[in-house]
Amino acid sequence: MTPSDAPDHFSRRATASQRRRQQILDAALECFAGRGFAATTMADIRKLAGASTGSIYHHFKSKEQLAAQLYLEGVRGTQAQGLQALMRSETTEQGIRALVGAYLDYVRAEPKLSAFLFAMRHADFMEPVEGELSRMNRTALETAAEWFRARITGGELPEIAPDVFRAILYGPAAHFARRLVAGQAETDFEQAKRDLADAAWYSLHHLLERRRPGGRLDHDS
Amino acid sequence: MTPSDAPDHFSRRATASQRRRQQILDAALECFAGRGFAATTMADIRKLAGASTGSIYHHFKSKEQLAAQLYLEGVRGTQAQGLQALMRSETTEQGIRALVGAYLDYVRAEPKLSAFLFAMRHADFMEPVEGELSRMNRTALETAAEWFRARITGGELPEIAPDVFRAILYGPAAHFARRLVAGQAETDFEQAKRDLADAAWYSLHHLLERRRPGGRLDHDS
Amino acid sequence: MTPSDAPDHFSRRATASQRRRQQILDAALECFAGRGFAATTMADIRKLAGASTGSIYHHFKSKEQLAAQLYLEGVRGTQAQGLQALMRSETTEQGIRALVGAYLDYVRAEPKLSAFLFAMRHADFMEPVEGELSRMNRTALETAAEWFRARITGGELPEIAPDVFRAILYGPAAHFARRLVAGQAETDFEQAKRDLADAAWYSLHHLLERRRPGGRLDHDS
Amino acid sequence: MTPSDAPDHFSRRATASQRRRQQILDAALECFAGRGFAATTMADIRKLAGASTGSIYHHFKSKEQLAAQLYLEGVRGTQAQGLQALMRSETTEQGIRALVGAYLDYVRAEPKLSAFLFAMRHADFMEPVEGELSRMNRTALETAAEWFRARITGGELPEIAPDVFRAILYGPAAHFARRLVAGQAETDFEQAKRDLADAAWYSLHHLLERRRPGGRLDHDS
DNA sequence: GATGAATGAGCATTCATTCAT
DNA sequence: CATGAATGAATGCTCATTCAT
Repeated sequence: MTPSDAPDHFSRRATASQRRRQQILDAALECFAGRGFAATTMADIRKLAGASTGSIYHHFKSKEQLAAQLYLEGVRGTQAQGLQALMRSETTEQGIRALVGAYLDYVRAEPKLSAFLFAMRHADFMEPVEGELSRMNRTALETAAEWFRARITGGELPEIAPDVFRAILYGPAAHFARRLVAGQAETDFEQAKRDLADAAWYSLHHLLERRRPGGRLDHDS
Repeated sequence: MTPSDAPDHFSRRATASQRRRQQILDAALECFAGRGFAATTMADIRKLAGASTGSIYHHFKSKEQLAAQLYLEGVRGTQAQGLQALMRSETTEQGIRALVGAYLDYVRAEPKLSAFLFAMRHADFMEPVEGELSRMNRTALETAAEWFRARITGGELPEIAPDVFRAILYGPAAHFARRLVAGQAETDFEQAKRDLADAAWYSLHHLLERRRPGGRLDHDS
Repeated sequence: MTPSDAPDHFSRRATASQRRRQQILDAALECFAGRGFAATTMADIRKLAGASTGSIYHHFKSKEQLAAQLYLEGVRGTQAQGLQALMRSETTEQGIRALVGAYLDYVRAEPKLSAFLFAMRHADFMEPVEGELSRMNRTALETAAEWFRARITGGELPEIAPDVFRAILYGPAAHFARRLVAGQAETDFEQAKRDLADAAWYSLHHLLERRRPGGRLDHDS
Repeated sequence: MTPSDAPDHFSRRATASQRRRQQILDAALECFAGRGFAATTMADIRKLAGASTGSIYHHFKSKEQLAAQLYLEGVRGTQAQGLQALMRSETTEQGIRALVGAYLDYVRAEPKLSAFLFAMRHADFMEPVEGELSRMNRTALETAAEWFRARITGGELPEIAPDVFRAILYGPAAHFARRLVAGQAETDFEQAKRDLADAAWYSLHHLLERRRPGGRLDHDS
């Protein structure tokens, strides 16, 4: 990402300082996504950002904080995409499909950030920002949980263990997304998105039927 | 690793040297699974194994080779479990379900090795054993690919892009497995296994119907 | 530092710039006295003074020069106090007692500056101002040396090696002063001053007697 | 100090490892005494010791611990010398003189260690060994304190504030010792020792007389 | 085979100082 | 004069690896 098209969260005219800060963040993301946190050296980032050692430490307290910053940005992005998708949906099926679609769209739009998130789940460097993270999670997840709870109670989604639910909902898309960010997905993206959304929706739908007393797809145990 | 294929090629009773070697491997796995490859130091392994620096380097050429050793063992195990599951199955549905089940069983039996595999996908340290790895992959995957090809041609499984196919087949189980190895899965394992196998099977089944000309679930929004 | 000799050479009311300069000097002294020269960073001083990096370098050429400035101020103060004390005295005994008293008074009045002087004896950062220092020393010490020489020749003070003489004169007070600036002196200050002046005077007096041919306290073990 | 005459606390034949350790300690002392703790770099020590970075860190946890080690050694030495001197003395006067003499002898025998102790009083790097230090102090100082208490109660030494007492006892010798370790003492050592011991003894003696009701030296105040 | 001392390249970080605004 | 971003040499320390015993 070059400075000119860097996401400018501040104003149309970013100050030189803010531009520098963004250059460093971009360089760090590039390195972390490619080599991982531990294998990336500050020298790597310094060279790629075209900044001096001191400049990096002027803007960020440490390598850890730099990574945490990116991590938070990624989590914020994923959550925002997901919530918006949910809010825009009218039916349950639309909601499920939109969720999967938004997730894949985000991964495609921010492949490096996504790759970083994949690799760094539950990393040590998050500890200092654990507080902020859980605050974000609480706000976002409660809204989403509310949406799901209502539809489960309403009989539109199966009442299964949350972690299994999430695995079925996100698992296929996440599996594909990992290939995507590694540059190893050969398939047409829109077609994959439809198929993976199908998979999530039909799986949940089937489990609903199976669990329903007298459901026609009741499965021999 | 089952007792029968433990690296004791000589006798029922491992020699002291072989026991030491295994202690080092165990310690390394514990460390790699918990902290990752880069964040693990040889000193960590040394302490946990109760071995001296020299002893480790007597048994293993380098940190990379130690990790590669474990990686190969994990890949071998996963593939073996999968292939056996496939071979034991008579119907296509049984095959799909067995594959998902075998995968989850393996992860449950070898959580640390699995955690290591999750974290270390496509890591640098594999380069020196790339040859052996691709030989393993060729043998195992060809057999599996054959199984799938036959059933796709036979109209029992949908003809979709391989990476999407794999995402639908393994995605839910893999998503759940990641939670499992992190010790964050609260659900009853057998129940989860059934639900996740259901998800894989019904998803593939549905895509088959949708793609089949005149299929009752033909989908376009 | 008393108000009258504060570095305001221009007017009763210091300009904003002079006030800033003094804030920086105060902050630097606080830091140097507490942590020592090497362990103090310009950032420490900057924060404590509430000034910017650039502002500090506008007023002082370097960290060394800042320290040297303070050092000179301290030396000047100690010498001035000592000389005044000497000048005010009529008898030899009064002079000795006044010298010790003035020294302790100064340390008590300027504990931080004194702590700094204690810790920084013969430090590297003095080189650039070595010239000014030796000029100060020459003027002040010559006057004092004259005072002592006259009384030694006159048989009122013992003719012993100068460094031993100084050790006996200042040693007790200096030892106590080190505790004082560290905040570790529990004793009543005025009482301590009397006792330490006594020690200096009686020690010198005794040595005089012992050295005097036929002195009643002639000592050999 | 060359390896051959290094103090060997272990056995006549030191192992290579112990010799290396001592080389590092010697080099560190040389540097710390000359430049101070903060201004000394590990590279300085490394070069002077002829050891590699890793070797130093193999023997010592950190620069702090290295300094603390030396500090403890110095404190131990000073205390041991002082206690022995006290124990060997029969009269009170002998005790006081022996204490001053032993102090100066130690400083002369270990000028670098003494210079280090002078400069590093109450340094930060001591915190980790604060426990051991206070244990040493307790054992040694209690024995000494006992000696003094008995003689104060017995009317042989003045009952004055402990810190003033110590200042009078050690002050002159300490003042001289500082010059000594800086290589700035021009006086004959044995003569200085006698004079400084005189100073301590006569000062204390005089204070005793002055305080004694009806003492002939009672001081007008 | 085992031990642990030795090696030295490499790393994250600090910090005095400079300089554009 | 003030500000604070930028600079980069220097520092303490880590860690994989080697090697003598």
